[in-house]
Order: sequence, then C-alpha cells, then structure tokens
Amino acid sequence: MEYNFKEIEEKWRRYWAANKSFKADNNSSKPKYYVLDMFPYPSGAGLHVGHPLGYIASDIYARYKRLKGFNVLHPMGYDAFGLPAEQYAIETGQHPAVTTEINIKRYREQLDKLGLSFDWDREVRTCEPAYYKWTQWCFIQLYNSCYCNQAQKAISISELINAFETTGTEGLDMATNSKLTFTAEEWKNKSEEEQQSILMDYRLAYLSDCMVNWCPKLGTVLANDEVVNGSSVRGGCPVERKLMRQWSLRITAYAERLLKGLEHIDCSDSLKEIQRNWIGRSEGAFIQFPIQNNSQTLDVFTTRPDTIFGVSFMVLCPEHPLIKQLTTLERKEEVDKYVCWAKNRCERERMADVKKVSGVFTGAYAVHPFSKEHIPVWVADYVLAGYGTGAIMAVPAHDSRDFAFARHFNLPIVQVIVPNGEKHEDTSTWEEAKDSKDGYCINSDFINNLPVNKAIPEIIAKVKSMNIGYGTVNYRLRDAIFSRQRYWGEPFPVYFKECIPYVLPENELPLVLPEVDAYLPTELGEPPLARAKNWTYKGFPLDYNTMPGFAGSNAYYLRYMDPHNDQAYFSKEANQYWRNVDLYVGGLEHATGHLLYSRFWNKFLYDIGLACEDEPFQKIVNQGMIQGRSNFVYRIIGTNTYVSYHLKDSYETDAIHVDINLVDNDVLDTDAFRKRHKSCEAAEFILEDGKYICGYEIEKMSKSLYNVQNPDDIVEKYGADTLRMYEMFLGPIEQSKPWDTKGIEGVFRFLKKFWRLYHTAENTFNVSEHEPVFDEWKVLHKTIKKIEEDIERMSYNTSVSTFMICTNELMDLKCDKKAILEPLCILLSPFAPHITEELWEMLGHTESISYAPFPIWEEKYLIENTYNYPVSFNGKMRFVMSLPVDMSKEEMEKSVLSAPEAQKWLQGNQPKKIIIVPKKIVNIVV
RNA sequence: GCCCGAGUGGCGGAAUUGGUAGACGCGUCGGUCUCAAAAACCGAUGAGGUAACACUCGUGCCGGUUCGAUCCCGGCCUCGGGUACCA
Repeated sequence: MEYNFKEIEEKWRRYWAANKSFKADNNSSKPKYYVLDMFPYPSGAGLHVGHPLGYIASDIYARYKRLKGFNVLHPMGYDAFGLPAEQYAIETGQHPAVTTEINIKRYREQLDKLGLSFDWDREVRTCEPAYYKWTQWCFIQLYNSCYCNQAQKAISISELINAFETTGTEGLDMATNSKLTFTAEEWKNKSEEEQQSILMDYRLAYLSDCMVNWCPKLGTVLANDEVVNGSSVRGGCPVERKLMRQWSLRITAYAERLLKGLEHIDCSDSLKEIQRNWIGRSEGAFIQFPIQNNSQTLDVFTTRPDTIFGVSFMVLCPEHPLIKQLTTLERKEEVDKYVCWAKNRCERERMADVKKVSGVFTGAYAVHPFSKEHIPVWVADYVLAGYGTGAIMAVPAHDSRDFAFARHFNLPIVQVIVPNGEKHEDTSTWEEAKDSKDGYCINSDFINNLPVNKAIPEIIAKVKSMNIGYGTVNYRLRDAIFSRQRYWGEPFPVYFKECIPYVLPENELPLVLPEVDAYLPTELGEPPLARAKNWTYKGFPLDYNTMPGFAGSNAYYLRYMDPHNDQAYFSKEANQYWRNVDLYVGGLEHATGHLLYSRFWNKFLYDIGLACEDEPFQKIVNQGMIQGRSNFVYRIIGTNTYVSYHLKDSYETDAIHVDINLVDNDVLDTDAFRKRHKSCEAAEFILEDGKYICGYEIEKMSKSLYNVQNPDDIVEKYGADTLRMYEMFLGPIEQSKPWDTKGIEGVFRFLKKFWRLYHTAENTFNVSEHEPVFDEWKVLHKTIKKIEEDIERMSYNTSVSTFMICTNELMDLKCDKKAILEPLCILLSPFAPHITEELWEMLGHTESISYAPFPIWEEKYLIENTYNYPVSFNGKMRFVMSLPVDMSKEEMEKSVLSAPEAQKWLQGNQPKKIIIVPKKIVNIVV
C-alpha cells in the first residue's frame, strides 16, 4: 500500500473524535501540564496558513507531554464577541449571533483538519450566556472591591466602609482617584448619594467622567491599546478625545505587581520590554508650589527634583482645574480661547504637529519653595492631563520640550546641571537642552556641587521636611476604559436608581443580551441597548453599555479548567489541580492588551482567593507572523492593457493586486484572469518570452490583498501531516516569515520515505523482529536525544531536519527492525500524528499512539571511541585527524605534530604553543 | 526621536552561544530507470582559483579582545517590531 494520506488522515480524525482521545480528566495521579493557545476571533475570512503556526507548535508540545506521562489540558474555544460581526450585522441586518455561529462552524472544520489534539468537550464561547455569566460575575466582584496599597492586594469594599466608619480616611493608603479626607463622624453624616459617590472612587470597577478615545465612525469608546496613531486598530477610523461617563477598571492599582511579576514569567525580552514600557514606571517627586495671592498650591510631578533651581516657568495642561481660578482678568480672553482650541483638537491633529509650540500665559505666578522667586504659570498642550498631576515645573536647560517652549516664548533658561567632563556654558548659545543624568549641580543653593544621584534624595528629604512634597513613583499605565457603546458584547449587570449605579444580585446572572430592532445607536445617540424593550431591573433602567472585546478573554484559561460549572466560575478543586497555564502560545500583538489585562484579572481573582496562582502564565511563546506574498499586474494607465513585469518600466502603469490563485511561480494564467473579472474580459497582455510575469511584494496576509493562502488547499494536496511539518520546518517559530510553498515537496517526500521504511519495495508492510546492529541503535538513540532536546526548547525546525537525517541513515542501513522502527514512530507522532497512528496500528497495537511511552535514549549507544579533530594552524583549519577520545594531551600533541600534513604547515619551525580542547579542537600556533 | 530584536549561499534556514561556517530542505545542473513523461534513486552545487588538487576570500560595514569570533566589546549602516510630547 502506498502512503495514502487522505484515507489515513480521515480515518484517524474519526477515531480521535469517536474515542475522545484527548479528553483531559480533572482527577489524575499523573502530573498536570496545561498547554494553551490564544483562542481565535472567528472572522468571516476563516483560517489562513498563519493561524496554524502557533496551534501546531503548541500541539506538538501537548502531544509530547502526553507521551512523557503528563495529564495534558489542551483546550480551544472562541473569542466570539466583537466588532466585525456587529459591523456586518449593521450592514445586513443579520443577527451577529448567527454570523458568529456560521464562522465558528467553519473554524472548527478547518481546525479539525489539522490533527490538533484539543479536548473539545471543554470548548468555551465568550458570547454564550453560560460563559459570560461569569464575566459579569467577575465584574461585580471588581465593583465590590478596592485596592489597599499597604497590603498590596484587593480587599472588599465592606472593609473600606468599616474603616470609614471607625477612623475615616485617617491612615488609609488606597488606590483611588479621590483626594477627599474625612473623619468617621463626617462619613456618617454624609447622604447615601455622597457616600456612594465617594466609594465609587475606590472601587476596582468604577464609573467616572473621563477623557476617552471616542470613535465617531464606530460609535464607541476605545481603550488605549485599541488606538494606534490616532486611529482605531479595527477599521482604522479616526479617534477623538471626549469627556464621557464610563466604566473603568483600576488596573493601575496593580501596576507595580504587573511589573514585578514579569520577572517570574518565562518569555522573550521583547515581550517583557513592551509590557514594561506600557506600564512606564518612573521614580520622582511630588512637589507643591505655592501660588502668589492664592491659598491653592500647584502640584507637580518630576523625575528630576535635583533641577528645581532651574525652574523658570510652570505649565498646566489645558484641562487643568486651576486654570479658571488662576487666570487674571486681563489674560482671561486669550487663555479661554487657547484652552477651547486645544481641547477640541482631535488626537490625530495633535500628534501631527508635535513639533509646533503653542501655549499661553495665565498672568499668575507660582512661588519657588526655596528661592521664593516668582515663576510665571503658563498653559500648554504639551503637558498631558492623564500623566502625573497634569502640571509641570519647567526646567528648559535640561528638558527638550521645556527648552523649545522657552525659546519660542523667550523665557529664561538657567543651567543647573553640568554634565561630567563639561563646563558651565552660556545657555543663550545652546541649540538644545542638555540631558544630564550624570553631572553635578550649579546655581542650586544648598545642593551646589552635589552629583545628580546625591542631589535627588537631598531635595526629596528637604521638601518632605517642609511638608510640601515627597518621593513617589508614577506610572504611564492608564486605567482601562471598560464601556462600549455597542450591541455585541456582555451587558453590564448594573441598574440605576436615581442615577446611582447598583450591581445586580448574583442570582440574577446571567443578564442576557436583549433583542433589538437595529444594531445602531438611537436617534438620541444612546447605545443600541437603549432600543431593547423592558431593559430594566425591577423597574429601574439597566446600563445601556456593553463590555469591550477583551472582557471575555481575561480569564477564559481558568474557565477551561471547569467549563461546565454553573455554580462557580470554576471549582477550587479544578483550579488546585491545573493551577495555571504552563505554556501559552500566541501572537505578540496581544502584548499590551490581552496579556496585561488577563494578568491583572488573574491577580485580582488571586487576591479574592479564587485563583491559586498569582501569575496566570508560566511560559509564553510568541509565534511570528506568516506574511503573505502578494502578486501584481501592471495596467498601462488609461487602457485595458497589462504589461509583463520586466517590460513595465517603458510604460506608465498602475500596479494592481492580483489573486495569487491565478498565478503560478509569478506567471499569470491570463485566461483565468480574463474570466475572473467582467472588466478584464477584453484585457490585452504584453508578454515577455510568451509569458506574463507578475511582480511580488511581502505584505500582511489579508483577504483584501488577495494573498491569502488557505490551509485547506494544502491539506487537500499534501495532507495535514505534511502541512504540520512544513510549517515547523520553515524556521524558528518566533520568527516572522513570508509564506512560500516551495520546499513543501521536500517535506512530503520525507513522509513518503518514512512510510517506505516500514514497507517493502512492493509496498507491503514489512517489519522484522531481528536484533538491530549497533549502527542502527546508534541512529535511533542519537535521534531520540536530539528530538527530546529540540522539543524542550521548541526548536521544531531542527527536529524536522533530524527526522530527515535519521530516515536517510536508516534507509542507507536498509533497516527494517521493529526495535528501531517502533520507538521512531512514537518519536515522530507529535509532529505527524496521522501517519504514525496508522503505522503504529500496523505494528500491531490496538491503543492510540498518543499515550505510548516516549522512548528513552541510552548513553551506551552514543559513546564514541574516536573523535575527528580539526587541526588548525594559527586558527585556520588545515586537516582532520581521528584520535581516541581518551588519549592524553601529550600523546595527542605528539600524534598531531608527527602527522605528515603537519610538516607542511610547521615548515621546520617549532610550534610556539599548542591548544588542545578535548573533543573539540587542536590549534597550533606557529 | 527613544526602546527592543535581527542581518549567514540563488532561497528557507543550521551551527543548542568562543572551537571543522553553510547541517537539513528547496532550487539549479548532470546521471540511472522509461518508447516518453511523472514518480523514485545516485552525484555535484558559497565565491575566486585549478585539468584536478593546492591555495585565497568569505556570516551587513569598520575596528578591538582572543591561540581561535557568526557568537564577546566599541562605533556605524540596513531591515523588522514597540512607543510617541509620559515631565
């Protein structure tokens, strides 16, 4: 029988499904191993060849761990809420649930064809009420919790109320956006409304008026990580700043833990770096500046308190609350005008002219806490409302933005730091600010001559003793805005009583997404849920917003542990057994969104005693992107004539994407091209050598670029085992690479060859019981060792080579011994599960190969008696000499020097030095 | 601009991190089998050089450390990713 991959793969797909071969049990004496893929959003385009890269890699690991005797949890599900289905619903009126269902079905068909060993009984879909019940439940827990900075963990809001009732705000250190202080008495005298509004500023899920990224075209608010360069990540629609009342999650409370936790995660430096930058920790000082003729103070955050004597002006952001109070009468009109202009600029506009300096003087002066000098207070949009205190002390000599501002408005520039190795200079000659982390202070009163690193603590101590400041840490990380003005998401389990929000009792969950007559905002501009009939709880209106796309993915890995539990998110026992994800495979594009949110969500569940591990993922691997290879045709402008690639420069042409299915090896099938589009029926071609050659470019793989390679086609032509091995053979999984099918034949040939190892020339199954010879044992054992090492470090491309080498060597040895071929079959099974199941059955086994024992390599077959030493002269390899491995250095030296080849290079000279590294190299210095 | 990562044959990549550069595969060329083709198998394949050896040069560029550098250090160039007035 020939290698008939179609029959074999179909047979084993059915077998695995019928026998639930990969069902993972929550009770097992085996050690656990949890392998997780980032679950996909089921888009209408289906899977392309890029998706399986990560799925195959993790599947190989999961299958390997099963062979190694682990109880492996390897689940899959769907991130099913999201914008595309809803946009489609708006266009067609089709309910997003229907579209989503169709897409999921297609995804499942495609995934099934790849031989992935998922436990499908644990499938979750974020859009199902039984699932999002727990997303809503978790929201309620967040709402009922606050964060204690002292304990560095979440505590119940009732504990906070307790504290308020006994001691007020005295001695509390909580994560909050409230600056209010009060005594227990004052607390008790507050109205319900006042109390609720204060508590809101402490909750981990809270409602507040905040500047949001508003996307008018999508009709919704977006989180920071959903906006890139002033446009939405999905759809590329423009985004503006807008003040809105929104739910947010207080992820900032966890900033320090999210940062520290990175040390314990096994992942790439780039992933850590991206997260570190996003969290953006900076140490500095909080300092209050008195204001002339005003009882208020101007609060600033600075990372360089040592430069405080160089302050020549203060700057407030346009949103700063003190602007109204501080602005003098004669400056009012101008300031109002500026503030109004600055606030109404959209994000894109602002980012476009970062270089342009703009600002306005308020007429007010702050008082320098040490020199008592009067410092003008300005308003400028280069100071951001969201960071620090929204106000800065400007030190133009040592900050490039302050410098540009000072130059533009002719403000004084005072040097206070002299960089090491430089001298005090006249600042009027400077062309830019002097960055000066290493230097000493001048013009700085009591810190003169101190180096920067000594001056900083000196100033912090001083302001602290004066009670006008303290050392502190600031983060760039913002709280996550959690409301979306969309339909296709989880409804908030929240109702409003006299405008005060209350969460639903837990036994009312899930709050099921209602039907609406259209998926559009109402005429009043309210979100789609406002269209739902009876969208109330006990007569009170329910929240019209829904949760964002990332809500459902925050803890899906925990739900997989116990996916059918309707009493709890997941049981304690299931969580105690599976603990957390051992290996998480997915794209690097989720580094700032999903990975940060889910780590935060998990830490919260850990704090409230639900999850038993602080970090959800032990090891994260980011697979690279598979890029598309687009083809182009060149149409002569204003005609219906297309000119071949190498001739196009003689004409004026437009490059047009052409469907890669019409192109083979960059040669266009012109007939097919004519048939494809009505407008191309009469197309004329200018050929070269009788062919139309297309141009190409490497781009993102996308439907719109006509460069999508579908895995189904490959499976149809070569089978899933070939596709699996080929995708791994392309190179290291973390690396991005363009998809190119040239080379796939080599892998297909290998599998055919592997099949032939177990068959005679006449294609009948043939495996002998004879005892293998030493060379055969040696080939097997060195292969086991190499494959095991490769899998452990996920270097699958080299594993594939190893299998090729092994097969070639066994072919040369004409090996047909069962003692060799049986373990080899197990070894290959994580990579090519179908063919190996078939051979395993032929070898006489009745159980699936998936749980066979991984072979163990033995040292005795790998021992080499001699080593082929490369002999170098002055570091240049000249000849190879075989010497016993146990030979002493002295003897080696003698043998090497007496070798005939050596004479030529010595030319009668005595060697100066001889370096011998056993089992590595011999180097002779002449 | 700032912060990461990467540059190796015609191509994908290997060399498990200081020790024989180019494994394995693709492609190309030549051969066997065949009436022919496909499939399969065998051989060659970094560049220069030679009849063939020999030899010389070669891991983005320049320099350094070392007996020895794709690997370590310093400077530059190119590409990919992150970020964007973060005080």
